[in-house]
Amino acid sequence: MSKVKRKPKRLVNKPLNRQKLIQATLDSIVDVGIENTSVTEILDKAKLSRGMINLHFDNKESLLLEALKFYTDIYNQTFYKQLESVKTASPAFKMQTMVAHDLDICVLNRDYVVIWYEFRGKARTNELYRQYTDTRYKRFRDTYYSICTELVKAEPLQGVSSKSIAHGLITMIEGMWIDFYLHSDSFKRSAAKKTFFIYLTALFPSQFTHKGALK
Amino acid sequence: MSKVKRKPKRLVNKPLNRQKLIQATLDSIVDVGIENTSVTEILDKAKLSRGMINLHFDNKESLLLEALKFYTDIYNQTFYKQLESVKTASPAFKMQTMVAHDLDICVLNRDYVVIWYEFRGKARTNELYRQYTDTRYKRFRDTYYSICTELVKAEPLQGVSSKSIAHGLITMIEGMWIDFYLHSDSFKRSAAKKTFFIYLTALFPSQFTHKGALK
Amino acid sequence: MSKVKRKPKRLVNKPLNRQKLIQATLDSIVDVGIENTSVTEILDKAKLSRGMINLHFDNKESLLLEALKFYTDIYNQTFYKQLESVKTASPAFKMQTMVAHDLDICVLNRDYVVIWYEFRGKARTNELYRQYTDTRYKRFRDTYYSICTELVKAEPLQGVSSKSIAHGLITMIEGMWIDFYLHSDSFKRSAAKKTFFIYLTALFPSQFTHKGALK
Amino acid sequence: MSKVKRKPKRLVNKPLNRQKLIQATLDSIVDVGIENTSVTEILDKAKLSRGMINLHFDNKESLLLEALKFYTDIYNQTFYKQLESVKTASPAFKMQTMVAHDLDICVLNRDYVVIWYEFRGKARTNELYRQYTDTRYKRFRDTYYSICTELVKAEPLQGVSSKSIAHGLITMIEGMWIDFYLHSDSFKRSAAKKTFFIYLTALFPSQFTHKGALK
DNA sequence: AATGAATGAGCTTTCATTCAT
DNA sequence: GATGAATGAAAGCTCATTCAT
Repeated sequence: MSKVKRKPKRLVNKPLNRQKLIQATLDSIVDVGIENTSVTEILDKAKLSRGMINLHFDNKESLLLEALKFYTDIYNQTFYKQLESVKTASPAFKMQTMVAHDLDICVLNRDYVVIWYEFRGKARTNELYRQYTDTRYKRFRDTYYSICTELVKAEPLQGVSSKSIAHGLITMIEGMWIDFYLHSDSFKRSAAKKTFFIYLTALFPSQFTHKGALK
Repeated sequence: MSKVKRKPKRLVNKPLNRQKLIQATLDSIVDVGIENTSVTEILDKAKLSRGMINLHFDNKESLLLEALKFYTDIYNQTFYKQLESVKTASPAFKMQTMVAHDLDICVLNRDYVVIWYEFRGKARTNELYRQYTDTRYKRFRDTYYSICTELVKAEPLQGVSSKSIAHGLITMIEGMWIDFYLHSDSFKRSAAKKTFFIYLTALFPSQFTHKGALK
Repeated sequence: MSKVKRKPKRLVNKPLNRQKLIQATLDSIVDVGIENTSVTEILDKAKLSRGMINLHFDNKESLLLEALKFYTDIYNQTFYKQLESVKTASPAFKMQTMVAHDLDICVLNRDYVVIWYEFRGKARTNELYRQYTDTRYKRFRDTYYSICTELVKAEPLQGVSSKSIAHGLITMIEGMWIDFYLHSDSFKRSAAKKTFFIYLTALFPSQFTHKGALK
Repeated sequence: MSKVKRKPKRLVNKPLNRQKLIQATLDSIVDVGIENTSVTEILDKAKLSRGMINLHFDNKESLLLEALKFYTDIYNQTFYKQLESVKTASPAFKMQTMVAHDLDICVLNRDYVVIWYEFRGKARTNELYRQYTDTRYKRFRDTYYSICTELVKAEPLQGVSSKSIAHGLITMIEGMWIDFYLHSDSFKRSAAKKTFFIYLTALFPSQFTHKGALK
């Protein structure tokens, strides 16, 4: 018996296939949810062979973690880039910039939000995932807290702590994300921004208008 | 072919065991997440035998749906009871009552919130579940919209629609829930209430104080 | 808590329920095949409660055997009644009578044939069932052998044993049954009879015509 | 979670294992009947692991259908090969050849016949199976009808249609098969052939003898 | 005698992982 | 490095049987 089959050409491209798997994983989470994201689903999407996940990531769990890591890195990078760019600006402008970022299509789009909450769900019962989600959350929260402290310093409010103000704003942003996650059909990014500035204006009338930062 | 062990005890109480299964399902969702809520897990928790789920609910999916139904019924009942009790009260008192309900330990406790968001996660990719979650959400949202309309009528705001106000409040409550879901360790119910009334007071100074409704 | 339910009236009618179960079993075999004849299926058809089969027959297997026994008894009874009635008649008339019986609607009807072959299938791998099916087969075969011996005595055929003749006829009847079992839609009882007498006439021209026995 | 045992041997030969599964299925049908042919039974016989059936055939039902297809293909192939080989021969010789085929050990052996009737039993209540069994039956019947038409043309019979003749012969072959299925212990292939030619000779004395075709 | 809730062995199927090629 | 056939634990489900009532 003579061998008929030929070895298929081989692309020695380890990092490319690694990235393909991460991307396919994120796509699958969006399409079918993290619960239904099976090895088969990922591999079909990545158009790679069965053993690839275990070859590149040892097991499925590691791939999911790497996908989460990749995902949070994107957020962190744009978030800090924006934060850096307004380092010396007024607190109101800082706030405007960060809110613009967090309600921007880059962050507040269907895929992005879905991935975030699917991972957060898993993180609840899994220490390893929580590491990444908590880190991102902490940075996000600390930033808003710090900006709120500056805003309150500029325009003190009778009997109100900057902590409470920050808490409300953070909660509202989180609420808008979850709203998009659960009702992406009816969600309007512009309405979310508008609502946000109405509340900021009510609290800090000398620093904001309904359109954004005063100065 | 041969029988080895046999439990002697037997409870002839169909509705009781049905309820046990629903409760065990909700417990399992809290403990290990909806993803890991297997038939075995539920049955171990309920201390019932393998065939019970199929006997009482035909299949696991039906049990999950019944558990969701049971869960949303609890919320709806207390929610409407509260709403009914303030029918003729001032809009500010209505708001205070509903917020008190939605941030109360009965609704905003670890188990309750976890179950809610675990089901919401599943609802995203499953029509059947969405039916129940959407119904609850709609009632919740409509109620707050209607109260906000009354509040704005009593104290009009320059260039701000009652819709935007309601949107912000709903979003904030949702945000507080998700905050509890994801950070139940650090979450403080009293802080949530306080924050909420700071925002309400900022918007409607003649109807609210930082402690609640003025009258 | 007071008991609400009342005990349902009880019909003390053991033999009736026994017979109901046997009949429901045979009905089920016809409707869904012996393979799909589950305890539930039988009990639904009999409109009796879950425990009835085990109460009256110990287990499902015993009920099936009793149903087979009941079934073969019917055949045997009509078969021997017919045989008895032509004890002193000519062999040709005996043959005509027995063939008429075996191709009659009482025996060669959809239900009857289906039940027969469904049980025969099971009998192949189950000694207990084979007992009953073999007994019926033996009687059937012996009778035809004996009639053929008489026919050949009355009209000897050159170089042909009565055994071979009988073998062919028995085989043909069996073939007609199986034909009905597998193609009951297109099967015609009259065509079967006609075909049968063509072959008998070809073999014994002085004792048969295409319509039946000569005398 | 932890792996305990692991077979070291592994055959990388997909089509071979596919065929093994088909063969094991047919073996199981012969040994324990189609009713008791479980996935475990098949896999034990094939000495393959649990997941193999679903890997090669998606599910058990597909494997059974493929086994039936494989089985009918064998019959069709030899049947048509024989038919082709006597295309230009006399109708009597054609008949002799086809009967020889259908009563030959290749077709009329215990395994073969058992498989056939087990599948036919299932086909009664299952459309998918009936497709295959009916196709084979139709070809078989049509061929005998056509040969009988030729035989009658060569030697007309008073008041007898070729249809009735064919009906009798087909019925007799079917009867011989079922006889073998149900009584393989006592069945004699030579006796079956002998009987068959006795009947053919009685009908067409100028074309057959008790040994076969005259010319 | 009769009921039907309860049991659990055994069924088919899914799927992350392994490993010879 | 890449492939995909193979593995087997664990999943959900079916169903004959049991037994307190």
